[in-house]
Amino acid sequence: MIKYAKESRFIQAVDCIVFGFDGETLKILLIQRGFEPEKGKWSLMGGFVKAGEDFDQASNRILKQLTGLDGMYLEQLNTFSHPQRDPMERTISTAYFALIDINKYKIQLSDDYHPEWFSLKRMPKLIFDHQQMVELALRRIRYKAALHPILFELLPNRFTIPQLQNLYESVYNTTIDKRNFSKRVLATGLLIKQEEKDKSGSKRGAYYYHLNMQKYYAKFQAFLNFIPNPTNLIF
Amino acid sequence: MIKYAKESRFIQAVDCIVFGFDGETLKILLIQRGFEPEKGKWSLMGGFVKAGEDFDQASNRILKQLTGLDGMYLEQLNTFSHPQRDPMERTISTAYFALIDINKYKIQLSDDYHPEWFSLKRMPKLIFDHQQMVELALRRIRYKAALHPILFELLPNRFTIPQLQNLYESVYNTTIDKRNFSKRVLATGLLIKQEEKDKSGSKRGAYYYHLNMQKYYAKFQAFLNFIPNPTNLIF
DNA sequence: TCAAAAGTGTTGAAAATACACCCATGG
DNA sequence: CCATGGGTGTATTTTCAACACTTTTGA
Repeated sequence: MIKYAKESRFIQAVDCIVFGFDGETLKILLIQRGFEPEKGKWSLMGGFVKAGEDFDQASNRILKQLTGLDGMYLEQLNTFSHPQRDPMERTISTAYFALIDINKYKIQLSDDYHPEWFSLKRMPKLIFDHQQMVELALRRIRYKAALHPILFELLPNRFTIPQLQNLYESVYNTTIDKRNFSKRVLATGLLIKQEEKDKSGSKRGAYYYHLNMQKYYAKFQAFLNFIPNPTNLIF
Repeated sequence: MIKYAKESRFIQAVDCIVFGFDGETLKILLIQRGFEPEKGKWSLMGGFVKAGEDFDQASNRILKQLTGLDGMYLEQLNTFSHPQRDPMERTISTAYFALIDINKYKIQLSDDYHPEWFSLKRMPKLIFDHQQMVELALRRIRYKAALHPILFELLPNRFTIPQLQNLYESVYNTTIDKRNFSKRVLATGLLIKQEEKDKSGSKRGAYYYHLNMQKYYAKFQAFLNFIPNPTNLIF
């Protein structure tokens, strides 16, 4: 077979920013890199792309391997191509961000590299340009979540409105009036009220809701104003 | 130097969707591919990434080479990685979209491959997955332009409000009430009225405006509602 | 003088915001 | 019985959408 004989060839990696929410703050999952260079340093979840797979497959494979989870929300973010971003050998990295229900995640017994959740404010230094990737992912998630209901991906199947509000407040590092917030989210028609209450957060208890999946898919692409004054969001 | 000896290596291309506006419809610039496979078929402007350059440099280099233009608006769109997207040899392609003032573009005398502008409705079949790239670029440009003033990149330094409205109407394939449109754009404070009029479009003539560049940069990231009912836009 | 495009204001509806009180209950 | 967090309604402001007539001037 004839090939593009003269062209350069590059190693291709994918790196995933995995977000989770513990009820208090937004967190990301990091691992200690298992090989040189920078072995033992904190890193995003990543790996090399293999010959026969596309990048979506590669990122799913790597996430499955490192978190044990399948089918999470996963979206391509950006491709980072600085020639010296990896000092060992030029490596192109395509970053993805993932949103998971932190409760579904269990430490994989087989993991040698000790993945850990870090809240964004107390993150260790990351290798290479991974810090940049995290910052871009954060901006993207803020941008997108202001207009589309992606943050539900971070919550368990049933959740309360105060939990949801905590999530939005911690993603945008702001506070929202609870009356206006609940009006806003209920107006979308995306939520179905359950009979049961979550009594863990208060004596009175807060009603559980779950997503109306049909409306969720139908409305996903519509612009929803989830955030008051969505200004200064950077794409 | 030690390297990642066992990993696969891939050819990396960049492909650029170049948008222009001729006053009537939104157009994209295509070339006839100069080498096998698919030699002579219509293609996006693309090329292979070289060993020492990052992708922004590569796309700028390729656009300079094919259009003669420097410093145009250029934004990374997505990386396409299907293993068989190029039948010759697996090639990863990172797509960029570019917005240029169509008047600044002159056919490069040195071009062997006859770039041509095509309106979106009368586009030829494109090679590989380039059609998909164009569709994604269109969705992205619609999404972004609904919230940020990127479409000014498609206009000459001075332009009239009817021209601007035509541009928005053709990007969104819709019509907008001209009273509401001019209120909307003037309310941004982004436009400075000139004394002179453009008499080419009408007997009465329409005032020229130009961008207040300071406000343009300051407000670029703010959410501006340029489009009524920005619903069904897909990111 | 008239056809063709440019320019401009008002009004009603809808959406967003600000804001305060009562409820339920476990300790 | 009271402290804590949950739940709800209203009045005001702001924004958006609908809509029609006058101006200019080259042909």
